[in-house]
Amino acid sequence: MASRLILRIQERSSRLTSSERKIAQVLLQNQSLVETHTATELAARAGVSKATTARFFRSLGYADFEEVRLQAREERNRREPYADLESMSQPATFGRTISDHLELELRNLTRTFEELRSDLLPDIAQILETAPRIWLVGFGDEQGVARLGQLLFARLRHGVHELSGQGQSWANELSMTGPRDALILLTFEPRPKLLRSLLAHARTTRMRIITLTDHAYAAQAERFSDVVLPCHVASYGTLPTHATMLSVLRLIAVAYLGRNPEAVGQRITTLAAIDEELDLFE
Amino acid sequence: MASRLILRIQERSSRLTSSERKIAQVLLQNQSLVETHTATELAARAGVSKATTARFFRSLGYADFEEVRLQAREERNRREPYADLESMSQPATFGRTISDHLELELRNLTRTFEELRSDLLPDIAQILETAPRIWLVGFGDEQGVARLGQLLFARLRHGVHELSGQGQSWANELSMTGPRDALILLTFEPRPKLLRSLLAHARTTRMRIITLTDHAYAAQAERFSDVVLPCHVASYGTLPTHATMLSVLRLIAVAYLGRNPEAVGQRITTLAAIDEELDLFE
DNA sequence: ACAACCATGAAACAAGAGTTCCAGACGTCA
DNA sequence: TGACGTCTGGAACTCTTGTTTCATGGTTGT
Repeated sequence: MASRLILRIQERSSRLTSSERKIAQVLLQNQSLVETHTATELAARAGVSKATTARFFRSLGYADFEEVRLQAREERNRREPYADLESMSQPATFGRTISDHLELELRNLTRTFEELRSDLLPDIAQILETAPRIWLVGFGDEQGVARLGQLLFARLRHGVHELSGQGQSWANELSMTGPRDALILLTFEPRPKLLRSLLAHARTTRMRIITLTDHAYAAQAERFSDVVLPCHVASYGTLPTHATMLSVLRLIAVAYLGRNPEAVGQRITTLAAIDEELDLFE
Repeated sequence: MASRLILRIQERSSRLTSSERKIAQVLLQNQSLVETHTATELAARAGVSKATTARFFRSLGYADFEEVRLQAREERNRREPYADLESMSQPATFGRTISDHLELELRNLTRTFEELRSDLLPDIAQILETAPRIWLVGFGDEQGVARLGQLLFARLRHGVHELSGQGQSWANELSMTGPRDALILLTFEPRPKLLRSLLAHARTTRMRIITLTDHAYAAQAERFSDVVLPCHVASYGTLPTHATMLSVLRLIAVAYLGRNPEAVGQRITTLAAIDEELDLFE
């Protein structure tokens, strides 16, 4: 870190007095110490007096301790970016169910986004930007999507919560909501009765409501929502598909990101730093 | 860096005054500044008075500027000496528009399913049919997908659980697993260290492991998995996309459904009856 | 339009940093 | 032993830092 300083110390290492050697040892042991700590603190660490420390740096040729610190800082100001790549592989065989399934998903996605009013995205981004908090709520399968959405949006900004009614104590969570908060409602059929009261509460709290739902419910949703994003969810019968809803959710996130690239970038690197600090990942 | 400080700033970023914003900008731009520079210098860089700077830090909840610096230092000492690259590697391109996003999702889906070995589906269905229990596990964002998968597969058969390590008591959940149980592992980067031990446990328990992951990890996953389904997850940089993984999950469900139509149909009507009895839905 | 409030910088102030001075400790050499 | 030189820490001192006070200008709300 402070290479020049280190070099100077090594250069004189044979001629150092015992106290000076103590100081040198502290510095060599942790080379960035000189950037972050005061001379007084260094003295304390080395177990010598401030006076000796001052003399030490002067004897190395610096006019000042200030000069030492400035030099160290200057050295630090060097960086370099880096890039990454993407991979490819080979195609393989088809299967009846696979192509059916794929076709279904593709059609749902395509229709959904084709019909999506792109002018809504800025509005949504605006709501999400100005919201003190963001709440995601979903019932049944959509609760899973809500969870995923919470994780996704938490990357973008602080104050993103899942409204899950943990332990049936909705009141507990609802008490934390406030005006201008954004409520992202994810709902397909069937809908619990609870939803009505929940929405009534949200309205009186003056939350902004963004609803992702199927076309059948869209008209109804318009009545209580600030924005409605209808999703195509055709699904040959029994098993619902949530890929489209999830994708719409991501689109919103991307729109938000597009409008706040620097802030989000900051947040993401910060979160990464914390992860690293916690050392949970490989 | 000074993650905690940065987080606090971001948290309050919407409520900052103009001068405070200047200071915030300086700090966000170079996150290590606070370790190496004095508050006076920061004030000068931001073009505001020392007084405002002092107030700024206090308003963030710190008692002192000293406290700020100490915290930053402490964080630094926790971290690897090399970790302070702190590169401001801003993502160059975003999928900003709807069509970009759609194209991305379509391509991911298409490639994934084109490359999918359709002969694996019967194997998977077989595993799921014969498994005493089915466990889904995912970390980070994938935990949300796991949740969704649990809800999805619970429609198909009994004994579908999410392995979530609720309250850190993995042992509690793992104690319920047994031989021939199916473990559906959902994993993109980054992967927690815990995963290794978890897999080791699963192996010795003789669970069947079905892994949904990205291509980079697929080869590695082959070593411990009975089946690996690689997903394309290209995502212009910052925000991951889980639509594809979710879709693959649904495909598995569909495959299962295709082989056991009557049993599943039976189950679904039963569940509907229970819902009706509980009278939770509209 | 007025009052109340807030944000802000200049200046006064207190605290702490770094330097210098000085006296004592230690070792060396005659 | 005594004289000398060097190394060292304590204390005085100076300079800088960070905080607080106060006056000013701008905004909000009624």
